[in-house]
Amino acid sequence: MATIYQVSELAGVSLSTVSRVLNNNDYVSKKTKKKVMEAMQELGYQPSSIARSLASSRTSSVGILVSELDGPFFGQMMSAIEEQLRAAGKHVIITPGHSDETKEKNGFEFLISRNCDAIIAHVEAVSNEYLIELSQGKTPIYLMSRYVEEIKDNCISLDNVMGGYLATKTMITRGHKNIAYIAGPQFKIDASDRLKGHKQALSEFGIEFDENLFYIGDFKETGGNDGLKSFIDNKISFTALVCANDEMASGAMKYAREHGFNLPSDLAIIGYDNVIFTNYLYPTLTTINNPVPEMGKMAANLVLKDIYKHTGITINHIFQPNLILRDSTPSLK
Amino acid sequence: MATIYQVSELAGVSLSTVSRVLNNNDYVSKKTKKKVMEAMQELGYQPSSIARSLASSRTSSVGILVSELDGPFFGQMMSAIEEQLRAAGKHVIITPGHSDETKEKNGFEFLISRNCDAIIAHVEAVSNEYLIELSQGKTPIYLMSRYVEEIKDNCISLDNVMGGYLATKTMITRGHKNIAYIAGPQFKIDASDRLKGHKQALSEFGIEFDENLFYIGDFKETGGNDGLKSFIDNKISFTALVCANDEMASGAMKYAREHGFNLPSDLAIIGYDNVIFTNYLYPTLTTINNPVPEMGKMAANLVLKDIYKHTGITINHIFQPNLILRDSTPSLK
DNA sequence: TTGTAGGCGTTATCAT
DNA sequence: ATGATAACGCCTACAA
Repeated sequence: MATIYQVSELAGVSLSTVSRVLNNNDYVSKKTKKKVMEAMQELGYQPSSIARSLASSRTSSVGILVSELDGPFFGQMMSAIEEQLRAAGKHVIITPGHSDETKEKNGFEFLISRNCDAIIAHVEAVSNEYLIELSQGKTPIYLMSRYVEEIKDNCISLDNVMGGYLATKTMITRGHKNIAYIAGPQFKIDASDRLKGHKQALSEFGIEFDENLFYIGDFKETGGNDGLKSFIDNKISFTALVCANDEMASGAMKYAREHGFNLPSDLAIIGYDNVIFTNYLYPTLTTINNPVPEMGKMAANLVLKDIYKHTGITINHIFQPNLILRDSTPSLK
Repeated sequence: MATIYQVSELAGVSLSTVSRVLNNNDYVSKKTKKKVMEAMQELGYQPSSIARSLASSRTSSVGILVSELDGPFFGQMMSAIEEQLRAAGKHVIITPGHSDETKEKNGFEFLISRNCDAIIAHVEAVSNEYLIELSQGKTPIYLMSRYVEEIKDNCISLDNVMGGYLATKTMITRGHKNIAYIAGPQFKIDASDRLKGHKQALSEFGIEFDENLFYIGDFKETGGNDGLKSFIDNKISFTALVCANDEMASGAMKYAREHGFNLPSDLAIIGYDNVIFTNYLYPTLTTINNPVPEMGKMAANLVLKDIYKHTGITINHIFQPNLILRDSTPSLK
């Protein structure tokens, strides 16, 4: 491996000059720059990222902390972040937090110990206080899908209220009035925001919120199953079902079919998140899509701007979901 | 940040001694070791991974090159590898190759330039020759789901012949004799191996391979669609359909339903890969599962053993797929 | 068992 | 615009 020193010898200049061309420093004459470049070429010189890191206390790496390495949501997110960052010559160190407080903290510590220049995190178990305190440290933290007032400039979040509104409005504009709603665990902000949007849509169209058509599920298939079951057992009548995520919608669909419903004609169903399998369900599931890749890209851009001082970058801190219309939501006959 | 130097001062020993306890060197008396540990504790000392790397030319990082950051297969794989490696204090640098020759090569170069101690790669576009040559370099390369004779000790692969055999045998043992087969692109080893297994099962049970019940698809939904269409258009009779992957099976299912088939009673279908949506299809799809997490873990173990000299690790280079029985494959009436 | 000194490949601060 | 030289934080012979 050729070093900067050998390059300097071959080019007949000093170490510092070589370093300068390496870092695009302006104070180098075109002539010398050319000489140096040629020498580098000839030696097949590759700068050592490690030595650079040691000398500059920059690692050109950004840590990514996601709940799971697996799964479409995180997959898309990592993919977008990595792509954007790599185009800028940075690399990503990825580690999972498994939605567990201890593991998320470990993840942060791990990435910090690796001297990442910044951390982009999607965490749900640690408290806001922890995150605020962490932000005082020397490694900058950026948050995905989470809004913390005190560090809002480092947050990229989704407008879940808008999404919830969109889902219910979709049913309303298709003629439905009796709309059941299966919510997610209300301690999760996403879930309560989506519910807020649901209520907003109802009130906008003069429909009263009915506790009997409301169930709090667990964001898993069982939640959709149990929710629908409870509505049916209580003999409540409704023609549409809004689920706060796709898993629950899938569970509800299975339950509905097993109990004599003909889908989608007997019951319109909408999900949320646009996870990949929604397109494989029968009927295909109408759902709300999050602009996950765009968010990932934006997070990367935010880091590029803040940390690596790239210019000409415009930041958008909040993203709007959109409707994906499929077969599961016919108009009321 | 405290340095090794300050620790040595506080503990009243030399730099090297501190370094020794850091690296679990045997030649340190218990007493001094204790003193040093306490000093570290008191200063909240954290070794700098970068300085260590520079001095030892080890980065404690292993590169992972996968086709996509997104997707269940790679998700599971990365997850398993990361978990195993992190437990050993190593970290992973992940980058995608997008199944494109240039991008895969870029990925390798990128990881090599990052001084990874080793690279675990799942690549499909680069040639065997390239991989063999790369293996001559100073960064050890390990291959997932790919077998290259010349560097077989660095390969972890799947027994696709066995999987193909299993799929078809499943149909045969359920009484089917007229079994259609939609294969994957035959230049892909996985695809041709699966086909080989299919033929093996047929011959084992005295069923002749019928060109009319054979179609080469593209591993995507359209392939299943087109394959089934061609069988039907040709008025061939068959009661079972084996697809070389789940996407094609899904495409075939949609086409079948749209053309008057009642599933699963009119046609038994089996897929391959056990991707997540198979469980959401209607009917749920019987398929062949790859032990992806196990493979990932094994790859990590292989690196731990070869590169980081961990002991007591047993390596298994080839993994067997298994059958996931669901609703899409009833017995022939 | 412990200490000394040189080196790993750059960056950064001064001079010049 | 260019060059010396001291960090950066640790490892590793070699010496003691």
